Amino acid sequence: MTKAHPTIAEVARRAGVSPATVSRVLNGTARVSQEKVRAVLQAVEELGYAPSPLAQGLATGRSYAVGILLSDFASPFFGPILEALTLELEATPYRPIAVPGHWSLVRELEALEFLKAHRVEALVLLGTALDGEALGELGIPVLAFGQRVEGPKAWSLCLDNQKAAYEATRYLMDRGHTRIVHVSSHRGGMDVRERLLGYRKAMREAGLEARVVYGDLEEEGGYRAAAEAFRRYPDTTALFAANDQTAFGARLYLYEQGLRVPEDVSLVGFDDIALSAYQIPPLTTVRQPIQEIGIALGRALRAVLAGEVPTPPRLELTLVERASVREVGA
Amino acid sequence: MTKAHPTIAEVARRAGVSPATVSRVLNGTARVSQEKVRAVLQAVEELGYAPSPLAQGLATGRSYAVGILLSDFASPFFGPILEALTLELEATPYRPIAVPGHWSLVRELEALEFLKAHRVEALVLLGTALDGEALGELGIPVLAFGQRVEGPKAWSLCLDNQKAAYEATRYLMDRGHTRIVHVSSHRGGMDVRERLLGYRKAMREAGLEARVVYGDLEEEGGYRAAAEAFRRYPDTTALFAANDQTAFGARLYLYEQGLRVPEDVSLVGFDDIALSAYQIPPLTTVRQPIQEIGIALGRALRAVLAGEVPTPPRLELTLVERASVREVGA
DNA sequence: CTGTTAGCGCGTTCAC
DNA sequence: GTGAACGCGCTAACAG
Repeated sequence: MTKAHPTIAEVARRAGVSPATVSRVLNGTARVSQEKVRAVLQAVEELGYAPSPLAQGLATGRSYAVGILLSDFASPFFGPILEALTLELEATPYRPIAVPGHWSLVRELEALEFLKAHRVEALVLLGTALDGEALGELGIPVLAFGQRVEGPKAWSLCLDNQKAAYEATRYLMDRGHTRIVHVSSHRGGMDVRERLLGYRKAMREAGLEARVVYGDLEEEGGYRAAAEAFRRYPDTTALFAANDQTAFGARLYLYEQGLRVPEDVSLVGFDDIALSAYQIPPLTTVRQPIQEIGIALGRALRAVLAGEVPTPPRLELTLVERASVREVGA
Repeated sequence: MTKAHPTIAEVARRAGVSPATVSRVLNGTARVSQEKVRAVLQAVEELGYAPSPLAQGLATGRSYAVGILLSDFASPFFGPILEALTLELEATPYRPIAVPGHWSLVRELEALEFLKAHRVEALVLLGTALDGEALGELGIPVLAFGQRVEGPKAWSLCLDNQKAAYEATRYLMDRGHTRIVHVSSHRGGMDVRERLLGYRKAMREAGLEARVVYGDLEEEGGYRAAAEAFRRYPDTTALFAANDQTAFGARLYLYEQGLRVPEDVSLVGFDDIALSAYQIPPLTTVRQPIQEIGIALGRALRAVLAGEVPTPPRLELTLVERASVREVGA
């Protein structure tokens, strides 16, 4: 077995040049004669040399690392965004370091410390609870999805959740529903609250009673919230969930109660995660363009790191009609 | 705004000691007088000093980083394992660097290069296609789930997929099913093939015809495979899918065809991902103890890094009966 | 074009 | 106990 990690000095010796020249060849920092280039390349090949990012980082002061702070690797919403973002970054010199905050502020702060220590050159926030205080003095660009960040080097990608929620609620009302429960959550960020606002606005405008229960943005909470909803409002005909996972949980509750979807109760979700199209019945939901979001974040990241101002992408939240809503007699 | 990253020298100056002493205090490398300890700690506090992992790594030759190579951040199976593993590592000095291989061998090899360059001290493989060749000369411990790795520092966590698949097939047969299709996949690793083997064995022993179609371990492939299954074997009464996502896809196909689950067709999955319990009807499936797997990998990682031999955890694949299988007249 | 020199920020000898 | 000096692997500035 060859030595684990040959150094630039060994390559230089083998190629009969100086370490600096090896560096120049590898980085294209300056012109080097044909023969030496060849010699270096050959030595690199033979030794299986790969420069140490650690040493490079130390020497240049650059890390080419970008930090990505997300709630949870297990999330069917943020996971795919992270996936798309990672893919988008692949063609760049930048490498993502993803750290989960596990839905806890202290963990998020720890994760932030970790990323800071690793000298990430930019930070992407995916649905965290971090606010300006912790981020203000960071000195690096901060991008965010689903939450607003402020500052000179800040950029956030926010879709109009309130409008989308308003329209989803209207969609139900247009199909004759009047007793509509919204399953919101205290967890989550601004976007969840905006959905609640959109729902309230639609209900208020229609002169209808707002019925709100709270889950935790996961299936289990959706189940419990649905139970509470029907305990408090037995005559409910439609459920509008703050996200799809919540809708799935509610769906199971309805199933267990013998309530059919959509015959007895209509159901609308939010996010359109991969599995929503495969629910029974396929879930009508507000689609967040997950892949496009990841790509947009990746592009914005590149722009910001190049010192440019990212152009805001045209991303819309749109209701995708599937089969979980039915028209009721008015 | 304070300077972005104070160095150990600045701390030393402020505390009126030498950099070496600061290092000693922070690492507990040697005894230091009370007062200097206090002075150093205070200076650290005031400056908000945090040692640079880069510099530390360079100086010590250690990175405290462990590489985690997984197929895809968006996977509802590997995502949660990664989450549990990350959580388990939190109390250790080691930090995970997760890199997706995007189901492609070249990408996996690139990812491997990346991790190698970053001097990870160990590697965890989560369902990759990497084989011994690429890993042999790595010189660091390699742990794997769902695939076998060889070598002195290798450790793999393999559950008995063949047995579990055998039993799942038997389970269907015990309920009167004889025309059982297995939806396998050419994608994926050894575990998927073992499930196929288990299915075949059960069918052969019962003198039944093996009916195998292939998906891609995701919903879409499951849908198409189910379509193919019923085209080729119209009288099929039960589907055993190689993983839950495949089962979801198949489920949608059945729904669209007006075939009820479980009244017309029984369905069994594999993995028991979070959403399986929330399917309609709740999916009967072979449970992989996802969280325990993540934890076991984390523990094994710690053991290996401490130079110990990990004790193989007692993890079993067990069929969880829910509501997607029914008894048919024999 | 190319080799030599000087750090990047830290841990670690080795003397004091 | 403690500080000065050296080296980790690499790039950048400076001479030639």
